[in-house]
Amino acid sequence: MTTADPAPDAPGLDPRRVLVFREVARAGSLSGAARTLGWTQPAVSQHLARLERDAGTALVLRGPAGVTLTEAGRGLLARADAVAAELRAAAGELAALAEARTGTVRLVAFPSAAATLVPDALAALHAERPEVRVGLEEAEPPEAVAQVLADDADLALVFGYDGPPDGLGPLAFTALYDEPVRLVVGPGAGAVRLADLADADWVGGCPRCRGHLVACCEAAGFTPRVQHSTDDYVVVQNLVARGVGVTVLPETALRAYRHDGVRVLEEPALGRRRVGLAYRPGAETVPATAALVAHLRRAASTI
Amino acid sequence: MTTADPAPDAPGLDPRRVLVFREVARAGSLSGAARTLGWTQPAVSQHLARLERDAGTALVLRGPAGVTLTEAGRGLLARADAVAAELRAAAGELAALAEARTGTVRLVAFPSAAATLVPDALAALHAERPEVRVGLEEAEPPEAVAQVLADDADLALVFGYDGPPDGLGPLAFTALYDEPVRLVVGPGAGAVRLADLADADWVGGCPRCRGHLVACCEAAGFTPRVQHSTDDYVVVQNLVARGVGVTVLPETALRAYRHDGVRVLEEPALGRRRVGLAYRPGAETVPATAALVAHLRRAASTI
DNA sequence: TCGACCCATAAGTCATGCTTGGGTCCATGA
DNA sequence: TCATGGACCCAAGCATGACTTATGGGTCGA
Repeated sequence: MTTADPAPDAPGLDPRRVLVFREVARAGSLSGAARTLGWTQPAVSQHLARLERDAGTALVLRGPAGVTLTEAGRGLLARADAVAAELRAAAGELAALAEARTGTVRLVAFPSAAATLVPDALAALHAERPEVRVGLEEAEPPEAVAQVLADDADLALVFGYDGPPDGLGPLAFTALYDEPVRLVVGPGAGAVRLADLADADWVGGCPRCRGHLVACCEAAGFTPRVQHSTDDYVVVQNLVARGVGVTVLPETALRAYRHDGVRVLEEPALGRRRVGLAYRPGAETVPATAALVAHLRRAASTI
Repeated sequence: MTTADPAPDAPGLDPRRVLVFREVARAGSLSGAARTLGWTQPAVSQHLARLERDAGTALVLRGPAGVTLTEAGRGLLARADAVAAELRAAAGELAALAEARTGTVRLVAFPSAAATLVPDALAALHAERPEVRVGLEEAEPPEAVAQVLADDADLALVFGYDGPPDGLGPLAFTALYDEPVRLVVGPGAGAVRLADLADADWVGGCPRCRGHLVACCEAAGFTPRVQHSTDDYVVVQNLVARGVGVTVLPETALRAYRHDGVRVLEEPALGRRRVGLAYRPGAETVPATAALVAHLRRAASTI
């Protein structure tokens, strides 16, 4: 239910004029207000005259030594002060955000990225800008992208195989790094090529990783038997080291943790994994977000 | 101690643009905001672009289906809503004052005027505009004028002899009525002219009334012996009726109360008393004040 | 592939807003 | 007493700013 405007033809008060009136009230004269505004006196006079015309009543009484407020003017001054306070507060908040002195970035990252890259970046960001807060959540790339699309997150740290992930929709993507995918086998295995592992048992990762594995194997002429699945690259290596199966892992996972009992083999047929950030176009210009992106990029370059 | 501006070159947010941004946020798109504002889409786009330039950060992220707010935009929206609420409230208050639906008039009146004129006017005003409040104080003309000059009152009901009162300074004066001053004597007196009362005892009124009496008597060739003084025209007539002395009273005082035991004589030498209103120039345009003035004038015309 | 919707940019025109240069009224001081 | 200065208003000129039209890019859905 919308309340009907009491005056349908009301032009609504021009907020700029209201602030000019506030200066007049504070200075006690039109000339004084003009001086503080850096204007000439007639300019203030015209603004005030039109404001009074819009208001329908006098706001000040002109005297030889300046002006005094009417009842309407006293009431409006209180409102004008509130308006000025809000604008001042808004300007302060915006300045803090613009300088990235403060702000909150909602980051969604895939689980294993949270292992090294994200902690490094967050630590550096916090050291540089202690007031910037980062909300971190873990989600696989498809869910992470969905969260950004739904405006539940600002930044998604995602990966794709041999290129950016798909399903980005209108989101922008910027790569952080690109890494090879390795073949990881047990100590007793003699095979060194993917095609030799048609009869092996496989340990898969997340659904998309498994999909990529299956695609690579089929390109090599067989369909892998995936017996176990886990995201955890420590668990995976323990399984492989004990001969339960073989697997594939990206380079960074192996650099974060390397089990002594596995062999890591180069296998170009497994392609490369591209890790990067997905975000709504323009979000990279938000200062706090830009700061986090910069630190993520720096952390990625040291991997 | 003034706090230094955090950004000395800050242009300060243009409040009009802030309200435009608010419409964008509420509509969810620039085009939608343009429609509700009755503008074209580029107009809104330019306003928002400049506001973002002034703010130093993006406020919305442009998407193919509209815009979504950034953190800065969400913060600014809250402030903008507060600004809009203040402006709306101010407009409502001003409208009520402009229509004289409400308002407060501070009236200072000389004591005997409060007897008939002021009550009549206040009753009529209250019947017509029950929300308009009148603060009534009693004071003799010089004090009443001083109160208006000091902005402690809006309207002074004052009188002067043979013209407006003096000491008005920059105040405006408008006459309400003009009345003769009568000679009031006891029942036994045979004299009918002022000059015959050189040896009588006199009852005086307020200081200025006494001054006028003395001036008239001196013009008639004698200095009156003023033995008693009271403002109250009932008391005065009682004193005169009992032969304590003679006095002068304005016509309205005699119409408000007439003691049977006094004789009232016309005496042109006593001049006339002019009753009117003193006010700061422009104050008569304030709607509530204008309404009171109109009712005072109407009440005066029926005297 | 087309059309509908979103947005940005460029250029033009018109209105607004500020300035300059008058003028009046009051107060103050020589 | 008159002159000065400070307050305000009014009228006119002019430049800035704001809104318009016109155009182009982009995404989504039919």
